[in-house]
This record gives sequence, C-alpha cells and structure tokens, in this order.
Amino acid sequence: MNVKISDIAKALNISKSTVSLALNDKDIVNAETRQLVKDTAKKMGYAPNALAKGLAKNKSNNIGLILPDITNPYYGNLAKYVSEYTEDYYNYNTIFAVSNDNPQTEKKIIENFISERVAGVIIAPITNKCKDHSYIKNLERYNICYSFVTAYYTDIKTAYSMSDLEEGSYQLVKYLLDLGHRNIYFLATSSDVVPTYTRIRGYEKAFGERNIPVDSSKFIECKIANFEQAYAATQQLIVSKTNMDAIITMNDIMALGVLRACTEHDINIPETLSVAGYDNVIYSSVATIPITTVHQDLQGISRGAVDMLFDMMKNGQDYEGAVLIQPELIIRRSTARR
Amino acid sequence: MNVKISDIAKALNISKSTVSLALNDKDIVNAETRQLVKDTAKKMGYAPNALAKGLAKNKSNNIGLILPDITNPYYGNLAKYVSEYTEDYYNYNTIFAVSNDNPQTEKKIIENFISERVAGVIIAPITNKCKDHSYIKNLERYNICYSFVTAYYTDIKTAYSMSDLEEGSYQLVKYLLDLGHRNIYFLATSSDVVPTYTRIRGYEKAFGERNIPVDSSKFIECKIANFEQAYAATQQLIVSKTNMDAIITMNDIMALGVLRACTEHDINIPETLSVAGYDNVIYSSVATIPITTVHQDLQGISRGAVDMLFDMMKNGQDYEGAVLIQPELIIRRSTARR
DNA sequence: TTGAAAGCGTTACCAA
DNA sequence: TTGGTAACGCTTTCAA
Repeated sequence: MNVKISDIAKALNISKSTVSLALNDKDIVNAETRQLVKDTAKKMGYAPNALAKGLAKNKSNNIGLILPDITNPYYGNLAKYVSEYTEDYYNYNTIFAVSNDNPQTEKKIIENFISERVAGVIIAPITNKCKDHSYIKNLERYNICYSFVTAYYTDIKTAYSMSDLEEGSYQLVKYLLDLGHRNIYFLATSSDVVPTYTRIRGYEKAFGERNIPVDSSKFIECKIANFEQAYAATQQLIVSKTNMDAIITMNDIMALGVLRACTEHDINIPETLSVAGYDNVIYSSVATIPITTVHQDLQGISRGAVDMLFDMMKNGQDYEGAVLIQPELIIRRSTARR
Repeated sequence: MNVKISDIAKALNISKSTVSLALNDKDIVNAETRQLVKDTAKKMGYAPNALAKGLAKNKSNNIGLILPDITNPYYGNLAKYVSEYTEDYYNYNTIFAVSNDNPQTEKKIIENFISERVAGVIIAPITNKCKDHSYIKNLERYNICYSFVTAYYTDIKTAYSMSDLEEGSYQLVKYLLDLGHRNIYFLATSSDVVPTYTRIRGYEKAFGERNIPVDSSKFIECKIANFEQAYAATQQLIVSKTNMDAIITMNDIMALGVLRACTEHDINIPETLSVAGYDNVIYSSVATIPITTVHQDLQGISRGAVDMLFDMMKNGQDYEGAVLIQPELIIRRSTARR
C-alpha cells in the first residue's frame, strides 16, 4: 500500500514520532536526522495523508470559498486572487463551491464545508433576496471562522471586504448628471440586498447634491443579475416607450443585455441613450460599444477578505473588521452628452 | 465538542456500529432504529466528519477537477457542468484547482489531490507546450483514477472527453474557403498540443479537399491562448502588411484580441478581413462585431468525462474510452465574402 | 533529542 | 439485527 510515516520509521529504524516531527520541520529534532528523514521520505515517494492529519489536528489545511456564479469572470478573477493569495501567503489550499445564487445550495455547501472541517470560509454572497441566512452561524458551532467578500448579509455580523459600491455608483451617476441626463434607469436586484441598496444610496447622493428629486420607479428589479433579465427589462422599457436618458446596471453582463436590446430596436448608443455597467470585467471593454463602467480592485478586495479571515482564525470570530476599497470610474464610448 | 457518532450511540444506548450503519442507510438495521438514529442525529446537530470517514475508507468523497484558467467563462461553464453532474448523479463533491496553464502548478495540484485522497481526478489540460506529464502517473500509485476533459496529453493514456476539434475546424475553414478566402491565418499555441494540432488537421483537410496547398507559415504560434497575445500577433501581422483574407483563432477571447487590433488600425470587419473564434462563449455573441465561432457542447463533454471517470473508479484505470462530441458552426457577422 | 502510546471519528469485520 | 473492537495514518503528550 501507499507509503506512510511508519514505513519511513521502519526503514530508518527510528520512531514514528521522530519522523512526524522531522517532516513538519520542528527544530527539536536533530538537523541531520531531519534531513535524513526528509530525503528518505522523498525517495520512498511519501505523500502525506491530509485526511489523517486533519483528523488528528481536528481541522484541515483548506479554506472554503463560496461563489454565486463561476461562469462570470468577475467571480473567476476573485477565485483566482483568493486562492493564489491564500496559498502563497498563508500556505493553505482553497476549495471552491458554487451556490448558483441559491440559498439552499449555499446552505448545503456550508454543511459540506463543516464535514470537511475546513479551517475557514469566505463567502461571496448571492445577490438576490433571502431573508434568513442563519444557517451560516452553524459554522460557529464548529469553531470555523468566516468572512464575506464583495458584499455581506446584513443579518450576519462578521468581517467583510468589498469595493465601496456607494461611492462607485455616486461617481457614475454624478458623471451622468454632468452630461445632462436626468431620466436615469437603474437595473438591479432587490433593494433589500447590499449590492443593490448601496448603489442606490450612491445614486441618491448624486441626485441629492443637486437637489434633484429621485424617482424610485426608475429602479427596476430583476430577479437575477444576468444578461437575460437585463435584456428583458430593457425591452420592456423600450416597448413601453419610456422616456430615458440613460440605463445603468449593477454589473457589466447586464449592460451587455441592455446593449443587445437596444441594438435590436435600433436605438443608437450613446447618441440616443447612454448605457453603463459595473465591475469592469473584460467584456465591458470589448462589447459592441465599449462600456462605461466602474472598476473594482478585485485583488485588494480578495486580500482583505483573506487577511481578515486568518486574523479571525488566530484571534477568534468576534471581529468586526471591514475593508472598503475605493472604486474607479472608467469612461468609455457607451455614455455621452445627449 | 462537536457531536459525533459515539455521542448519538450513548444518548440512545446503542452501539456505535449501529449508529454508523443507520446513518449510512444500510437496510440491515431495523427500520425503526434507523429512523430513530437519524432523528436524534438531526436533533443533536450531528455533522459527519468527512476526514475521519475518508481515513477509515481510505478515500474521500471528493473528485478533483483541474482547470487551466478560471477567469475564462469556457472553463467556468465546464466547472459548473462537471460539479453539478458529479454531485447530482454520483453524489460526490468536486474540488477545483487552477493550474494557470503552468505544468509546475499542475504537478503541485496533483500532489495535493493525492494528499486529500480524492476519489478521482479530471484534468482539463493546459494548452501550451510541455513534454513531460509523467507526474500525472503518480495518481496510479495511489489507485486514483483520472480522465481528461476538453483535450488530452498524448503521453498519458487514459479516457478523454472532448469536442471533435478537427471537425469543428474543418467546418469553419471549409466555410471560409466557400466565401472565397484563401489567405487564412490561424492564431494558436504550439502545434505540439492536441487543441492546436487537431484544429490544424481540420484546416488541412478543408484545404486538401480542394487541392489547395497549405502554407504552414500561416499558423502563428502564441505562447498562451489569451487576449493579449492574439492582440499582439494581429498587430504584428497588420504592421508587416501581410496579405490576409481571414484570421481564425483557437478560442473566442483571442478573437476579441484580433478584433481590438483591427479596430485600432481601422480595418473593417468583415469587409476587409473575416475573423472567427472558437468555443462560442458568451462574449463572442456580444463583441464589437458578433463573432463567427464553433460551438462546443460543454455539458455533453463534461458528462462524458465524469461518466468515464466513475466507470474507471469501478472497473480500474486501464480503460481507454473516448467521447468525441460533434461541434456546430455558428455563423455571425464577423465573416463575409470579400 | 528520541520513543511509546493514546487519541482523533469513522468504518468494517467478526461474534453474538 | 446489533455490539465489540481493530484499524485507518497522523499528531501530541509524557517519559526516557
């Protein structure tokens, strides 16, 4: 069978404990012994059994990352940054799971992470409505720390790291107001969730600064923040001959949906209508018309979440840090003065 | 501490074995006992320890999936299909890892998967050159089966599931020849790797059918199959005033890079130059000019790889199945008769 | 600096 | 149908 610690011990005529100690680089073992052990381990093709190790220590060397949608490069990049940083800097591995924007799935994932005895969990929240996230607290019963990334659930108190969405939305709307637009539609999910209501606050702030009243009927709610729903919502607006100066969305993929609907109805962008997205993922720059958007520093966001998680793993879950990263308005061709 | 099987046994005054049997739905235990055990387990908040379970059974309930690039929605979709199918149909979990198109990283991932004692591994190969993949065979020493998805390494014999790339490329090139194009450039990685040379074979077949000689200097090699390198290669071609009818690429992201370079040099597409991608990921349809491409049935590909893997897990690694899924040419606006 | 042995939570075999 | 017990491969405590 596979070579294990006891095999190395037998081969070297020393005890299992010494081998274990040596393999883990403890300096209480003689330097020569240590080297010898490591060499023979390599020679014999020893591969540590993470399961046994985890069982003995009652926790694994993995942290779990929950993503709502892995087909969106926004989360793909997030996954990349989180796992690279976790591995390079903290020497832990990352295991991913995809919630598909479904609270039930998210719950199952958490149960599974508990079973796997992950050392910590980072959650990228689902972006649609769900009132009860208490299942997340199960993690605490197992002393598993968790932090949020990209947003957070208001009913769960823990560290979070995200872009300052309110500020980003504020800058974008201010810019559109500067261009002379007034009828600015906003396509997003339920205003109950953080990613939406923070953006709405930014929108309102920009309007408020100029004493322009906000018409909340311009906030259009989509069930899911994807291409199809943004496309459908835009068609609806066009067909009902709504008076619009601009449409902004909560992510770039939705902006693509808006573009598609406009193209099909021969609406010229940006001449007749300005369109803007959010996130600055690659295809906002390569779309039919390069899209004005708001850049998020995903790398910074990722590091914030990882750092705070490991901080909590060291000092306990009751930590209420927050990392809020400044966004950057990216102006492209999809927006213009009327 | 966390509730475990022995706690349930104690509470119910029965043995650990019975509890374990009941929890695993074995019908040798009395139906009532079984229900009782399950109920109390739930009541006590029991969460099975996957580590202990894996140790006892000497394998975990996870399969490992290696992706070369998680920021590409092509692989994001693949990950989604593989994990959903694995979970729903086989009741195993999927753990992802990202090789970043780097053989060293891939090797490390495999070592880690071995440590985690995954039940099986599915590898989506890196698309650039690497002569030695023998580290993959380490899996066999641990009786861990593996299959390939989307492509395969020629030096490793095992089951693979992929789209018929040769056929897809053949159809695309045939279509371009039909449009009257002759100077068809192909941007890809090294012709040593399967994803490239299968496509080249399709290209050659289309030319061969019409007795048109193939000029292999039209195959441009990029180190990595991404936006930047395709952009750079196209610029190179444009600047050197190459006589071109069409540029095709090995994936849609590269086609976007081509588009970008052409736009910057005021080259009209498709009037002056036809461009085509491959994969049919979402942004080929929403690009500046919607891109002609070849659709891959990712769901079918994913299922093939998963099915064969579980087949091997049952019947042994020496299995040489292959699933080759038929592609579909998707014609959009980026290609036209000159 | 090293060794012996207990313990982590589960499964699986054999007996009852 | 149930119970007792060894075993999985590692860490860790205590003693030497």
